[in-house]
Amino acid sequence: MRNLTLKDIASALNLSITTVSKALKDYPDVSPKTKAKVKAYTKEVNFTPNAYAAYLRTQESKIIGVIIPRLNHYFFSNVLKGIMKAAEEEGYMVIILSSEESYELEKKQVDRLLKQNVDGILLSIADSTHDTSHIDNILKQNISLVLFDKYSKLSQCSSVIVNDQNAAFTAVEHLIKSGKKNIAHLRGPLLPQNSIDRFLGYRKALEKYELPYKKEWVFTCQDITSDEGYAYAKHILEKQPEIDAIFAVADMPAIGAIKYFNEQNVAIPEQIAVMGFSNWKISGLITPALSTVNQPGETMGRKAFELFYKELKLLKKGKKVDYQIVEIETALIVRDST
Amino acid sequence: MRNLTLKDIASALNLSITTVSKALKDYPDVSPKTKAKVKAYTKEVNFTPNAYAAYLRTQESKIIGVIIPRLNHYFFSNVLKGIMKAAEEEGYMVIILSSEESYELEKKQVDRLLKQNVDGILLSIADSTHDTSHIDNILKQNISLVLFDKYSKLSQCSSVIVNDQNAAFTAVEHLIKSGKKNIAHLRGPLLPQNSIDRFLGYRKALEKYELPYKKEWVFTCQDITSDEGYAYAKHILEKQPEIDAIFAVADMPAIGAIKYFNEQNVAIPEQIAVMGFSNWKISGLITPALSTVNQPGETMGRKAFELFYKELKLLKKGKKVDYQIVEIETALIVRDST
DNA sequence: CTTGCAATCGAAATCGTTTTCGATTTCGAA
DNA sequence: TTCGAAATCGAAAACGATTTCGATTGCAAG
Repeated sequence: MRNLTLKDIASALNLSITTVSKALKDYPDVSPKTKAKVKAYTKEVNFTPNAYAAYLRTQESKIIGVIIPRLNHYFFSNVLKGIMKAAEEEGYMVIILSSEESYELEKKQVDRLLKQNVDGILLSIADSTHDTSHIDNILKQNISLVLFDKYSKLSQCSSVIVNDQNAAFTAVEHLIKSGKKNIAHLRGPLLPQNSIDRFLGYRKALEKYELPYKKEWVFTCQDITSDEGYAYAKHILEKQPEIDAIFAVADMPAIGAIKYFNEQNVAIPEQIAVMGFSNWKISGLITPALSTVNQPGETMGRKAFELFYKELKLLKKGKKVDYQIVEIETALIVRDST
Repeated sequence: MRNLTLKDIASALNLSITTVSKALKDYPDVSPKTKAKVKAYTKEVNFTPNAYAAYLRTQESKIIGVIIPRLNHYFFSNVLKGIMKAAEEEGYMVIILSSEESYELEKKQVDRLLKQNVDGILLSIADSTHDTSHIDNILKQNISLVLFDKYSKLSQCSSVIVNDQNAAFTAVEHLIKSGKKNIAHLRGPLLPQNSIDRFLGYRKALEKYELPYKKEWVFTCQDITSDEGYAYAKHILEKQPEIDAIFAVADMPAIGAIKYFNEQNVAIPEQIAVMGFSNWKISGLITPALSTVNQPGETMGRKAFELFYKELKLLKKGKKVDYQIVEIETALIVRDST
């Protein structure tokens, strides 16, 4: 059972291939009558033009590529949801690839997408990515590119981000206002912009409220896992008991810390408060429920697709596209851990 | 900057398009010398044949479609990971679509994939899917189809599943052996096979150990959320305090129940034990850590792709493919909630 | 009854591969 | 030297759409 083609439709209706094609695309030089006839028939037999053949002429694949650093990650799953919903509305398919936080793999995945001739690429940079030449290559090929969440200040392209510095500032400020004075920070790896920004927000809050910044109160989570949070919590309780609050770069380390404190019957937030970042589903379900910063993934995903789509339309018209950076609002979510 | 084509390569090397194409595909009728020359050059300029043009001749898109019921779902994310890794190894791209547990949307997504001319479809059926004619349509088009996790006993196609009934039996048996006698079940919706099977496993365990089965101890989670678990826990504590253990169809309701019991200072597992199903990441991080059944998503995903790939190769050779059902091993994971 | 113009339609080229099949070359054997 | 088989190569026809541009038709105005 072969798929129908324009030829089949044409001969069934005693028309030429050309006319059928034009009727379906609402060309002005085909009469309303035949248009109606063609449309009725194609709907009846559930025909749509072959996407690959169409690509060959139009050079439009109606497919976009998305590269995320991790697959089973609540936040990125939400971003994907936003992207895919928006893409579906415009008739786009999306191919998802994962860089597994690896710079090498990220380069390879970009290459795969370019070879697939996707119409655009949405990308969230891996933690280990230290140069952006592969990203600039995308732009050179005149393919529209949108970065989301983990972006690069160096690349001349559109991005959808949150204001990590402000969000972190607000989170730490909340800890300070609730009376905490010795606030530790479980930070992320050194390269990614948002891990840097959250750290800077932490420092700014300390500065503003004239609290001391101590290097030994900052711990680096290389992989941003609950295990790291658990281990640092143990270290803090045993070696640095003066610490009375923790601001974690993400929910996972915060949850790991809480798990350890629960095991040791440490009172949260009385003895030590814990603040996360991202508002994963799970953070509201643990005991005590985790205070955190809401990072609206689905909105970010939708916005990222919309930026791509806008750029594509400009590109098609041959107009100059200038990139923009969209900031999505975050919100402090206070629960029981602070 | 246009992409390179066979024509460009051919004229650069003073060969015909044909020869270049054949050299790249290791046809026997091109000399080793020219093969080497072509391969060296194409590697140098990083050329690969245009995928869409190739499709037009070969009718192979090297793309598969995956439909899952939910996007931000730990288990399905893991399955996706397995699928995508395996696909990448064979040079396949994967297009992911979500049915959002809706029968109508599932039908539509199947249609989209067929229109995209994917080489195969991997599908996990939505909870609300009550008939499988859209699935049988896939098979009629001679496209290989593999169901995973949520499958249908009616469809004549390959599937990758776990033995839900046995797994549930083992889980409930463990509750019984730890001394619990009044075991409630938070079951899933009525249609999906695995929700049925887990319920049957629950009943079988009760039967074997001669414990009473009571209809009023079975609660249906329509959406399998933590909220439902929370609400049923409240109901149980207030109205049916004789219940001393809960076996939930999935981790989420179990976690919701634990959250409520924690708030009410109910002793887990002494006063009431809680058992989940699936072994989501989070289940090991809450307090008390949740006992559950491990359901290896990544393995299932990889296996599903491998089944598809095997079928595809048979189809290409024109051989008859007969479908098979692969069962993946589960494991009981005992933590602190039982 | 022309003529001109607008309204419709179609032939054919094109996109970049793959693959069949025929053409050419090579080369050893007679 | 000649012949034929084996080894290499290329021309050309698909694949299924899109789109340019030329052909046809209908119709109103002169």
